[in-house]
Amino acid sequence: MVDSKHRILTHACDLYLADGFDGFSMRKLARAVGVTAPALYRHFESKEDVLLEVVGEAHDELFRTLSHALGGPTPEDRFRRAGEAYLGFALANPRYFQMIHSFTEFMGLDEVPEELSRRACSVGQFWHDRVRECIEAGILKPDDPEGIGLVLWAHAYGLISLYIRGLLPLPEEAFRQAYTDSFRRIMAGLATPEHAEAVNGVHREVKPG
Amino acid sequence: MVDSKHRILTHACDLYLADGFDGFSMRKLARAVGVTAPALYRHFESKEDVLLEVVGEAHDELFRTLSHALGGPTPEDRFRRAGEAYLGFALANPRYFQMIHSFTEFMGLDEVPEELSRRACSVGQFWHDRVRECIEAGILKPDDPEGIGLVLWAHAYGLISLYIRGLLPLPEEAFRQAYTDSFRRIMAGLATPEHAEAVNGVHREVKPG
DNA sequence: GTCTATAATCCGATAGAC
DNA sequence: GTCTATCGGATTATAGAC
Repeated sequence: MVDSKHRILTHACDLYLADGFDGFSMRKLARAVGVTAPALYRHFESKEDVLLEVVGEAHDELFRTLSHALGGPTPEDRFRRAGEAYLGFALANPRYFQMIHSFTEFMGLDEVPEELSRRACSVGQFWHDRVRECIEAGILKPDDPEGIGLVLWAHAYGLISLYIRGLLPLPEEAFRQAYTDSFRRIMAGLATPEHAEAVNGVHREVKPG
Repeated sequence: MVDSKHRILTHACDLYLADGFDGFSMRKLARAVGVTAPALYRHFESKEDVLLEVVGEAHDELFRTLSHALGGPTPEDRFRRAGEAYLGFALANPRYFQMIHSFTEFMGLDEVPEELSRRACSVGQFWHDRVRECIEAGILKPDDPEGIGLVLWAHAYGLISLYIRGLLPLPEEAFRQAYTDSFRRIMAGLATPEHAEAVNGVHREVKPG
């Protein structure tokens, strides 16, 4: 019976990834699983309940991707890889990326369920950890790790969101470049002088006003 | 007849702002207007059509708010006011803010309608203008205005979005402070040395690792 | 107990009378 | 321009089959 639930959830993730939020229905899900729609309500309280578990799967996938960044040899390397992993996850799984950050809007929730609130906080914590060890290694200026982590998270999330939603009229390769450039511009103010110089040394030609 | 359409649109905005996307239905709208549902289809092709015009109203309201920032006396002042106006709009009209940036997800559109794409670009353009005049005034480093504008827009949008969606467990006053702090941290890397020093001079006490 | 089907209710959208 | 009537599809409570 717990097996049935898992099988349904697998199909639910596939359906959401294929058809998106507005294309997701319990009837379609039932057809995919091979049962009638009401049967699903034996395993899940509601459509919302199913989607909330899909959000959980999305989070799991994100953390799987982020965890690869921890294989880097140095704090700076892990930091850089984390940024790349976040972008890579978003471009590889745009629907999961959207679901993770905007399920409250999608399903009209007034407040975030505790389970998912904790998961969201752990994305923030992951960044705080990367920041903290870069501060300790003298790569980032000594500042509040939570504040720095929030700047970086907000920027990366915002930029990727604008792109995924089609609000930045750029092809993917140009967007990857814009992401890198934008990240570098933020780092110019966060890194220690010696690292900031290295960062600024590679920034591209500009029109001098 | 154009008057009827306007009256329906007014009720549509109220209904969306009150009940959100998932609480918005043509039948509810018809009840609010005082007609039956099919009558609405004389004035709007579909529910999607109605909501697209609501997005237009949201954009109008955003630009009305942003335009107040242009009353500042100096480029720096207009720049600062623009940031505050964007935050103020989002906190005063969170549903409009969400609608403006994520209507594609809401209504399952594959691409952004041209009319709204142009409006989104003009938000970007507004920031580019603020950045350009600050560069010319020697407040921001001479860099690509579009690139700088994108960093600022992405960061502000991302941070506000995370908050509105309940992913940052902070009360509003604490969030306003976090927004200001985060903005200042970004500016540290974008402003010219003299202005950056002024900026860094006010940053709060930190634990030195 | 575990699963399924029927049916009530709501939604978006259309057809056709007035 | 608006109504009545109606279709197809959605969620979900209830009652019945294994």
